[in-house]
Amino acid sequence: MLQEKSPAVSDEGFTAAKPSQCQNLAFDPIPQDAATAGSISQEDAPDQNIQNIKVCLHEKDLWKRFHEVGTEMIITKAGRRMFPSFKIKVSGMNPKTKYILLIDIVQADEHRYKFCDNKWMVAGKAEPAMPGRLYVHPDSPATGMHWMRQLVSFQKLKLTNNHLDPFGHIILNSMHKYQPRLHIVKADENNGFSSKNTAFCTHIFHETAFISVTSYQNHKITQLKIENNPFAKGFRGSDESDMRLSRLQSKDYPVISKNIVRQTLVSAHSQFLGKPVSSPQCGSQQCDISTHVPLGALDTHDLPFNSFSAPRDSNLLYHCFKRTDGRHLDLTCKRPYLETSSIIDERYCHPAASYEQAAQNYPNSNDSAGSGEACMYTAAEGDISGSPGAEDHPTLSSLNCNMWASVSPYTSYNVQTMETMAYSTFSTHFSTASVMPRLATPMSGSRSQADTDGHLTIYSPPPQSEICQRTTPSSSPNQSSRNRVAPHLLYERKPSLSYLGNDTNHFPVYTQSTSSSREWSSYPHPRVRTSADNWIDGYKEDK
DNA sequence: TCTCTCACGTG
DNA sequence: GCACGTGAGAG
Repeated sequence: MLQEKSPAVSDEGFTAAKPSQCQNLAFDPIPQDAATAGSISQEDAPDQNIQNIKVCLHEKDLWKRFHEVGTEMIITKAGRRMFPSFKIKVSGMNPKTKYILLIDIVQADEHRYKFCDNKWMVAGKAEPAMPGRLYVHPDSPATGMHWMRQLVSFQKLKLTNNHLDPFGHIILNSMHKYQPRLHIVKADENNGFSSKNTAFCTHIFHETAFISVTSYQNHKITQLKIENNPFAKGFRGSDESDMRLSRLQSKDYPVISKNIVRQTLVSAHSQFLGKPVSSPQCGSQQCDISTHVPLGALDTHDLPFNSFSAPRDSNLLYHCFKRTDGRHLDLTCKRPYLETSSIIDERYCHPAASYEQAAQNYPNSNDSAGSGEACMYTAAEGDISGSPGAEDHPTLSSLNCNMWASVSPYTSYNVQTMETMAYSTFSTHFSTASVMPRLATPMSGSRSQADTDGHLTIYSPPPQSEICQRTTPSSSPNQSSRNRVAPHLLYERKPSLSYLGNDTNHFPVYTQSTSSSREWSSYPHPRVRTSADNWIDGYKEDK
């Protein structure tokens, strides 16, 4: 279902393939017209190719406010929803074509972090990536018309730190930085995305990057969550009779006026930024496209700093929490994250890494699928399709949306091992190879576009056959309903230490080759610097 | 740093 | 009334 009606979301989004932006990129290994070259069916007019799909992040303003502070997401054993939740407005789809929308969350870098001295600092090397899981939107597959009709919400996506999570939640490591990615995949004739030449594109919104935590480290994040998350309303102060206020007062905790706190924060930020604090452009629940800055000027110094810029509710009180670790004591911002200079480029690399296949011993259960919970698949070693037991477990190549809902979670699929297969971060979930081998296998090349707002789009130029692909009779609404994928459908890939790293100037992309061999090449990738890159004071600098 | 329980709120 | 989501805070 498409949750929550969009309150007049602007149609202006971020284009996946704006030629003008394309030309701005430092690289372009693929001919400009590669994606649209060749014959194009009437169903897939040029402006309806997958690379022309526009995706607009909903509540971008809210995301930015978190981002500027340094977004933290709680992860729990039982699974915790993200807030802000990932919601998008899509346009540019072919109304009749079926698409699958899914999210994966990849490590943003190879670091482990700690919150020290009121700022995030690198604390060492990252743990091996958790078993990669995908969150497929429960409406998938659905027609472009369906997706474009209203907001697409991924709010039920849950994050967990339980390596043996049986619910299909996305598994993350605490104190690591992650980047959610949206993937839009054209469903094939079987409502899956495993067939040859499946077209897809990936959208990355840098403001959705976050550091996973088991408890909030930055009090500013806590306050932002309390102020904006309806479920946390119980923690909003209202008046002197506030229960928590009383509780705190009874414990001799100081109570500080929210306005005072805000003034302090604004003052601190203004001071460090050396520029006036501007009010938010609007209390926008809509797509925020007002912050475009020239490519190459994405340094956070140039981004509007609008968090804490204006009291939203002057009646509220901030509580000054007494914490033994001191995390909540310092209400002023000693040094704004925006000021920091560490740069984490959106250059993808993927060091070959093995990891413990923690999910090997998952209990076999149908509960998830049966109850509408997430469904996931574990990758195992072996051949993709010719394995014993293939009759029990549908082969990956035949895996499609029709089956997702009925396949038991933790079914062990035989896939090509990651150790023998290089793949890009971008294709982790695809390479997630385990479930979308065709997408991970050689394509005619992937391209990426970074718009002026740090929204990165990666897409696969659809091969000729894909461009000419036609929707089949099975794409009728009825069929679509019948083939509905299980809610929270998830896949699990054989994990790897994949991250949006900063160690290389190259962007691994699959190149065309034979259908059986996999290889990737590196291409220079534009440096895209966003405010998130500045959360962390340079490790080296602080050392 | 994490887990668990709690009170409070949403829907 | 109930299931569920939230951050707080003790341990």
